[in-house]
Amino acid sequence: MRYSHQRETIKKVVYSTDSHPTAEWVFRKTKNAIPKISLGTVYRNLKLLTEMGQISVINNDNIARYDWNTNSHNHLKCKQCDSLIDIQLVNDGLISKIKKQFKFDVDDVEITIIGTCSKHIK
Amino acid sequence: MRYSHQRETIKKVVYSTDSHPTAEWVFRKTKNAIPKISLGTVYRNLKLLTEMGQISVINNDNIARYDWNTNSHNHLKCKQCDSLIDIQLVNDGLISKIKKQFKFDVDDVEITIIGTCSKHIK
DNA sequence: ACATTAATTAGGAATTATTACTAGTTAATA
DNA sequence: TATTAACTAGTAATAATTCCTAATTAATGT
Repeated sequence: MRYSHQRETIKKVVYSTDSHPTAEWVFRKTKNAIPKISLGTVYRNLKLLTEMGQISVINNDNIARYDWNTNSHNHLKCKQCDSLIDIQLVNDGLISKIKKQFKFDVDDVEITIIGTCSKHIK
Repeated sequence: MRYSHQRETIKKVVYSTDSHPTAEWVFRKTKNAIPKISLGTVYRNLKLLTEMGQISVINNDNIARYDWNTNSHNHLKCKQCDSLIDIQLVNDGLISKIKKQFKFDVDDVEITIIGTCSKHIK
């Protein structure tokens, strides 16, 4: 894998936020540094960075969102403001329980809690 | 809401399988009964049936899959054969724990366990 | 430093899943 | 049975993403 200025910049943009940005958002931000960058380049590099394990992707409701946090973790998703908040729910106990109970070899546990975040509860 | 032969047939098709079919699959199956049905009709009615709570939709990796089971439940997703298997993991304890711990008003808990199902483990 | 070359890019076309539009059809009702 | 509002088929449009290609660029050897 050859060095590329575009890819490094895209990676920095993803690492710059906790907001779990979309490809479109990363594209707009990266444009500030590299005005001529194309959307295809952003998509290709987000995919490459994901494959290299340098970022992760959350594929929830038909739109990919990217995350610098590659440790397995879970999300609270607020219906009101569409924000994603990182949480940690899964432990080894759950995984080994699933392995035993369903004879299923677990790679990852994706949990998204959908509801209303504290901002909107009075 | 007026009766429609198309909608009833689509509903029966979804209820006929545990395979969590895609819109495309439902379209092909429904065509056997109603050859002139259009894909748009299938999409519109799958959406209506979902809104009426008669079926549910699983929005995992950028392709919607439908389910006659409208009770809250979770899935094992096999990487090898792309099958989805229903399981029950969430209990009221988890939901109230999340409510307290994160001050988050929970509507639904989406859990997908990704891995390899028993068919492929020797 | 310069030439070579294979990876990478920009820009646009193509693809895929899904939704929107419209003229014609049909279920419900009076 | 006539009326009418909901529904459908067929097609166009949209949105997210991937693919394609000629031009550019990072790495390597000379």
